[in-house]
Order: sequence, then structure tokens, then C-alpha cells
Amino acid sequence: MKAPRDVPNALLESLKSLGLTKYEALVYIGLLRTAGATATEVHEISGVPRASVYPVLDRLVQKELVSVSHTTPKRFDAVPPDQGVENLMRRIESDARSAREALDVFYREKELEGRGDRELVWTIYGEENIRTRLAGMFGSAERSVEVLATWDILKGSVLPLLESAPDPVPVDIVTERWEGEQPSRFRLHILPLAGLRETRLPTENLLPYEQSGVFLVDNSRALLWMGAVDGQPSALYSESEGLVLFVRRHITTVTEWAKAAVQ
Amino acid sequence: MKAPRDVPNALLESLKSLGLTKYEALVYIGLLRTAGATATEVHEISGVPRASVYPVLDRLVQKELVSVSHTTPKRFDAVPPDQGVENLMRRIESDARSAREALDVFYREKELEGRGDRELVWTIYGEENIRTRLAGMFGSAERSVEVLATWDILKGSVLPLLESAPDPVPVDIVTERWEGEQPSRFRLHILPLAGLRETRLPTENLLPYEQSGVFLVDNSRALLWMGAVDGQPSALYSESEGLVLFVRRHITTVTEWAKAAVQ
DNA sequence: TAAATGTTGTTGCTAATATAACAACAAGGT
DNA sequence: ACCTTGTTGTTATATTAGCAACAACATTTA
Repeated sequence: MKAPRDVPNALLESLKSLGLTKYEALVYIGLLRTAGATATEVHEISGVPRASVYPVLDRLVQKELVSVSHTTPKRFDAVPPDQGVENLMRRIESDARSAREALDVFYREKELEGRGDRELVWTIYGEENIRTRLAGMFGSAERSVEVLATWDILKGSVLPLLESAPDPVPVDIVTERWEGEQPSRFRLHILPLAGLRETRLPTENLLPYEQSGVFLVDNSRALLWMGAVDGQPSALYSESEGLVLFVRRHITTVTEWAKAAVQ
Repeated sequence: MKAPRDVPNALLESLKSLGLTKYEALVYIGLLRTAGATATEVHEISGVPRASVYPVLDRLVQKELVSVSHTTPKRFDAVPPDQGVENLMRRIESDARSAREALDVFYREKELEGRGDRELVWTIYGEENIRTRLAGMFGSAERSVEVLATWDILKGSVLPLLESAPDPVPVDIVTERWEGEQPSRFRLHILPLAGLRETRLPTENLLPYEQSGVFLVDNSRALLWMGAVDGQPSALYSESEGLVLFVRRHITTVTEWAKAAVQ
């Protein structure tokens, strides 16, 4: 009989987050390695106590991960991984749907009451969240959109979002280089960094980071993309006068430097 | 201050299966209903003990469900439900991917060793699983495919699968009616049930069920679709001589009856 | 200014619950 | 008589939930 050869811990964790317990995972994996095992064999292969194997198998059948024979003793067989994982995901996705709907009810209530976060500075974690916020900012712009960011960030994450800015609103972009054709939709300001290096201007402070940038909309809402600190990128968002003013000045200053350098 | 108004239990369960604990769910929901709450306010709104609120908020930030302000005291805000649920699903889907890959490794090992389930009868639960098995049967057919099933099951689940049968293999279908054009790819045998009713033949035993059918491939592999017993449909699958013979005779008999009735 | 009060954020401990593991046994087959 | 299957109840163990106490700091009051 096969040994209850041990299972990578990462796999157990993954299966747990798909809704299986440790035993369910072990039994399913054990069954994948055999064809039609009895409960006792399942116990031997998976290392799960024999008595626990019965309820576990019941649950796995319920979850559409194993099928049962009609012999006595019963024999069990695993559904192929693709199929099985899909069966699990179906349940989870349906949960996600209903959760989303129920949560929206709560969320809508808040929308009515005005937002009181005008003076606060928020930290946003995760690129997805940052991009969503940026899209919201650009989409609701009424007078101006100003972007000062490294090319990598523009290319990878920001440019598609800028499309959502309303047409009449001017979009200023300051960056250190541009690949591909220069779009007429935006007002581009390229910083000749290579050239600047040779002047005595403090170029290291111009665009000193990889993957960073500042974004200002309507002179009233600012977002600071801080790049990846500990794995996932984070950003600051604020509508406070202070931070907006800071960003306002920062962009102006850099643009002025750029002009000076070109001359 | 808002009351910790209670939360539908189904929602808590859904969020749990997305990987949140009860507290995490309560705090997230509480935050959805406010704009920028301090830890203490979160405690008041969600009903979660104040001391527990801090670690819970940490975890929610980690999971990209809430953002933090930079004030003292810190203020917390929830990301919108759509976004939040999507962030959770991203983790789960990545787990699903890695689990599928890891499981496949185990599964492949078994593929090599010949299948020893020739004499067994398997119960398959869930329409998805049944259809997968049927697709496998049809796809690997070498000499014959025979189908005896009610029209509802054919139309809803089986016909698309039959396309996967190799071209030279003859496909016989026996059913009680046919909507749409009759495909030349299959040999159709329509049972004039309405007419049969008036004879003294035991028509009730011909196609007595809703949503049922039998499938036979190469005279060696049979599947009995048993319809929905307790919610989800189930089926028997077997390569055993006994069951195959039974199905063989069943199909033949019904076909003969049909001929007799037409005459 | 100093004491009183209140709030934030931490730490460590206890209670409740879900999961895991074991022991014992009835039913049936050899 | 023996072995195996399947069931039941009981005991550990881990995770989650809940509580109490406190240091740090800010705000109020005498």
C-alpha cells in the first residue's frame, strides 16, 4: 500500500482557502493518487484517522469532489483536479456575488451622506486600489489634470486611465522620456534628465524614485504614488489644502527646472 | 453614533468563505457604512470589542479591504464592495491556480497505472461532473455511441457534448421528440409516445422519468443519468459487464417497441 | 501648573467554537 | 472465531472571539 507521503504545506493552505479542511485536503489528495479506494485504504493513504475518514468523505461527496461506488464496501474516487477545483470555485464565486450585492446595500447608504474626509490623508494599499482611485479622480476632473511620474509607471498603469478624463479638461504630463508617438490629447513635458545630470541642479531630487509619481486634479485632489515599499505598492490620497499645495508647488518647481535646463 | 445594527447571517457566511473571519466581516461592513472612522468608532459601529479592532483592522489593510489615514488617531475607510470583493477573489483565484497545478502532479501519477475500476459502479454527483464524464466517454468512442434519453436532457445538457464524438463512429439517439432540424450526423429514432399510450404496451415504463437517460459507448461503458434526486442530479457510471449488458438490453428493447408501435 | 479625566493603542489572559484524533463497539462477512 | 466496515461518543488541539488592565498621550479642570 502506498505511504501517506507528505503533502506540501503550501498546497494545504491553498485548498484551505478554497474551503477545505486539512483532512478534506489530505483525503482528496490521497484519492487523486489511487483509483477506487475503500474507506480503510483512504485512511492508509492519507494518514487521516480511520474513524474521521467517513464524515470527511461524506463532505467531499457533498462538495462534488469525489464519487462513490455502489459496492460493499463502498469505494471512492476523486474527481480530476481541474473539474474539482472548478466545482469549489463555483461555490465561492456564487458567495462572492451574493456578498457583493449585500455589501452594496450598506455601501449605498453612506454615499448619500457627504464625505467628511476633506482634511485627511489616506493611505491606499495595492495597485488595483490605487488605479481605481486614480480612475475616479481623472473621470471626475472638471478643470485640470496634472501628472508628474516616471515613465515606467505611466506606461504600465496610468496612461489607460487618463483616457477617462473628460475631453475639454487639459491634461499635463511631466515625465523623463516617452516611447511611441506623442499623443496630441495630452500636453507633454519631457525632462531631459541626461542633460540635467551635467548641470549643478539637484537632479537626484527631480525624479529620484523608480515607480513613483504625483497626480493633481482640479488643484484640489492629490495622489502620491509611493511605489512598492514592502511588496505591494501604496499611495497617499488627500483633498487637504496642505498636501494639495505641496504637490502644486512640487509640480511647478520641477517644470520650471525643466525649462531652465532646456534653455 | 450608529448602532451596531445586526448583519444578515448569510452575508457573514459568504464573507467567511471568501476568507474573512466573523470580526473581519463585521468591521468591514461597519466601515462601509461610514466615512473615515477611528478605531473606537469602528468598535462602536461594528460591535467588535475595542481591543480586537486593532489586529482586525491590520489584517483588513493587509487584505486590501480598508485604507488608513495618516492622522492621529488613525482613521480607516473601506474600499468599495466591488473592488474589495475583487481583491479577495484575486487571492483565492491565485490559490486555485496553484492548487490545480500541484494537484495535477499527484493526479498524473495515477494515470499511468491502469484503472482497476472495470467492475465497479460509480455514483457521480453534480451535473458538471456528469457532463465531464459524458464528454470523456463520447470523445474516446471507437465503435458506437448509443443514447436513450428524454428530450429535455438531450437539449439542455447532452447534444453539445455529442459533437466531440469522433466522426466515423455512428451515433444512435432514441428520444420521444425532436425540436428543430434533424441533424444528419446522428441516427434518430423518435418514439411516438402519444400513439403508444393507446396500445396495451407498458408505455409507462418506456421513458417514465423526467430528466433521465442512459448512455452506452462501444458496448463497454455505460452511464445512467438518474435526474435530480435531492437537489443536484446524480448518475451511475460503470464498465462492468453486468450493467453494460442491462443497458444494452434496455436500449434494444425500447427500440424494438418503438418499431412495433410504428408498424 | 498640577491633578483629574479621557482616549488611543498594546499586551496578555480566558472563553467559545471548530477541527482533529482516539477509543470502543455493533453489524456483517469469511 | 476472526477480521473489516461503518458508527458513535469522548478527549485533545488550534483558531477565533472576548475581556481586563495598562502605558502613552492629549484635554480638561482646579
